[in-house]
Amino acid sequence: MLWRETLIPTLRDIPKEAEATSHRLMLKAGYIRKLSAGVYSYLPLGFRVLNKIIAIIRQEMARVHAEEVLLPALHPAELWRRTGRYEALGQDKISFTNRSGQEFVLGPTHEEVITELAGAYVQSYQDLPFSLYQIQTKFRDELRPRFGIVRTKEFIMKDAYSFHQDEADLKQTYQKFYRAYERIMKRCGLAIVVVSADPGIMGGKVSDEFMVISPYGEDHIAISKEKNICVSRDLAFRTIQKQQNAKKEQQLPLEKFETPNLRTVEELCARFKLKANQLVKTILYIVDSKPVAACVPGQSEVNEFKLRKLLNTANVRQATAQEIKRITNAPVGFSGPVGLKDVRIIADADVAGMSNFVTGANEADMHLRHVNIDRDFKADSVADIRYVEEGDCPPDSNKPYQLQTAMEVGHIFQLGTRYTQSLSATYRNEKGETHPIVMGCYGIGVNRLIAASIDQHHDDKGIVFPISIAPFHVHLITVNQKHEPSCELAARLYEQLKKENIDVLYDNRDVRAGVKFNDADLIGMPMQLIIGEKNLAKKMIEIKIRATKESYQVDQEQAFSEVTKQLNGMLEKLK
RNA sequence: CGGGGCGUGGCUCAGCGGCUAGAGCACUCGCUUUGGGAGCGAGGGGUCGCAGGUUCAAAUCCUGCCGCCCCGACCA
Repeated sequence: MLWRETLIPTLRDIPKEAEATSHRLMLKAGYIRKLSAGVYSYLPLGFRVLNKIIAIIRQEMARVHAEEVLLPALHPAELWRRTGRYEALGQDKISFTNRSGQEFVLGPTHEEVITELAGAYVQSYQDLPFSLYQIQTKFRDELRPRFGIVRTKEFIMKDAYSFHQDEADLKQTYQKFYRAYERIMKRCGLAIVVVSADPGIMGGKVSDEFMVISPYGEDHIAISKEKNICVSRDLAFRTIQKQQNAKKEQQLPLEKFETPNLRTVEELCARFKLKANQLVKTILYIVDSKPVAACVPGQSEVNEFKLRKLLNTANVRQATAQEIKRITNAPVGFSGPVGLKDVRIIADADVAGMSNFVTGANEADMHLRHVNIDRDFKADSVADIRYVEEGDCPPDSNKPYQLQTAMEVGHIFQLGTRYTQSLSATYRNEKGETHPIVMGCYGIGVNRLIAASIDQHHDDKGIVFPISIAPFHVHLITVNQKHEPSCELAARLYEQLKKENIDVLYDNRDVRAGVKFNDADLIGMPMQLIIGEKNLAKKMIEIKIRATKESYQVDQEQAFSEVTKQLNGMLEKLK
C-alpha cells in the first residue's frame, strides 16, 4: 500500500476523550474513528489488523474442524422469547418493530439462531457431533461504552457452537477449543491467563474466560501460583482466619446514637472519625422470596455468588428500598442485624472476629455502637460471603492471592441443554429415544483483541505490533522523496516484496524525514526499511527493528533476503 | 440511572458580560530548508452543541435539552 494513496490520518495531538492506552494510540495512529459513543469505524490500518486476527482464527478453527457459516444479525424477537432470554437481555438489547408490526432484535449473540438451525437439521445421533462458527458484528446497547474499542455497542465476535450427544463428547470438544484458544492468543502475541468463571446469563455449569491482564480491564481476577488457582473474583474463596476470643477486646455496653442522614459507611466514618473496619454493614437480600441479611465488614463487599452457593439456590437478589423498609422498619442505610425478626442472618467469618462494632439500628437516623455478635444478635450462619481482598489467601494456603484487573478476550462455555431444551432441538439415539442435543459455545471479541494487544505492545513512541497481526510486515521509508535514485530503489523493493506476499507499506509522501520516522514508530510496523541518500551512495540501506529499536545497514542487494530472514525469525517466536 | 468534568476552526486549547472571537498545530500558495514532528511571508476556514430566557449588549449569566469523557451501578 502506498501511503499517499490511502487514508492514515496520524494526529499530532491526542483527542482529549481518550484515556486508555490502546484508545489513545489507535486514535493518534489513525486506526479508528469514533462515530458516536461506542461506535467506531475501522480505517485502513485498523481493518488490516482485524483481518490478520480473523485469518489466524480461521486457521485455528479449521484445526478443530469447525466450519464457518454466516448467521443473520436480524432476529425475530419471538425466538428470544422462546428461550426466556428476551427479558434477560433487558436494556442491553437493541430492537425495533418493522412496518408490519413484527419485532426484531439486532443479534447480541447467536445461541438462539444456531440452536434453531441445528434443531431443524439434526435428527439422528449419526448427525453428531459437529461445530460451526461465524465472524460477525454483534449489537448490545451497553450502558457505558468504554476505553475506545474495549467495550462498544457494536463489535465483532467470533462465535462458535458445538453439538453433541452427551456431556462426555462435549467435554472432549471443549478441550480442543480450549487449546485452540490458547494457540490463537499466543499467535496474536498475547500473554493471557485463563480463569474459571460463572456462566451467568449464558447458562450451563462450566466456563472459562481468557483474560489479558490490563489496568483498563473491567474484570477482576484472583491468582494463586502456589495453589495453581486462576479464577474470576466472583469464585475466589479464602482461608478463614481462626479468631481467638482471647484476642477480642472487652465487650462494652450496647449504645444507640443519632446519625441523621448518614447512610453510607463513608459518611459515618467521616462524621464519627471511624475506620471502615469498625463498622458492619448489613445488605438485605430476597432469597426464594424470603428475606436474608448478609453482614460484612464496612470496607468489604458481599459476594452474591458465594451467597448463592451457600444457600444452594440461584434465586438471590438484593431487596428493593420498599422491601427493606418493610423488613427492617427503617429506610435504606440504617439496617443492622440486632433485633431483626424472621430474617435469616448470615455473617461473614470476619464479623465473627470483630467486637464492639457499629451497625444500623433498624430505625431512621440511628445506629448502634459496641455491637457484639452472639451477645446482641445471633447469626444463622457464619461463612465466607465477601469478595476476596488484598491479603486474603486461598483455602489451605498462607500465600495471598494476587488480585488483578483484566480484560476478557475470550469466553468458552459448556452450555449443556440450556438452549436445545427450550427450542426442542433433539436427536434420536441408537435405541430410538429422543434426547436434547448437548451444546458448547465459544466466543472471541475480535476487536477487543486488538486493544489488548496494543495494551501489551507499545512504548513511548507508539504501537509495537507483533508481526502476526501488524497491518504490514514492512514499513518502507524514503528519507528524501525528491531524490530520484532513492525512489527508484524504493519502488523496486516495494514491488519485489509485494510479489513475495510480504505486506509492505511504502511511505511515499514528500514530507520531512522526521515526520516519516515519527509516524513509522507511531503506527508500529515490526520492521522499517529506510532508504537514504548517504547510505545509498554506499549501496546500503538501513533496517530498523521496531520492538528493539536496533538498527543496522545491509547491502541493498541483500536487503530482500535479510528482510525475509528477520520476518521469519519474528514469526517463529509466536508459534 | 447516580456522582464529577467538558462542548469555541480538522486537532489541542485560550477567551467566561463589552466593541470585528483568538493562539499553536494542520490546510493552500511562495521562498529557504531537508536523517527524528523545519523557518519566514501571504491566505482560506468558526451560525462559539441546540433551544429558550435575562440584558442596550450573550461564546460569556440563567433554564431546559442534546452530545462526549471519567468514576460508580450493570454486563455473555
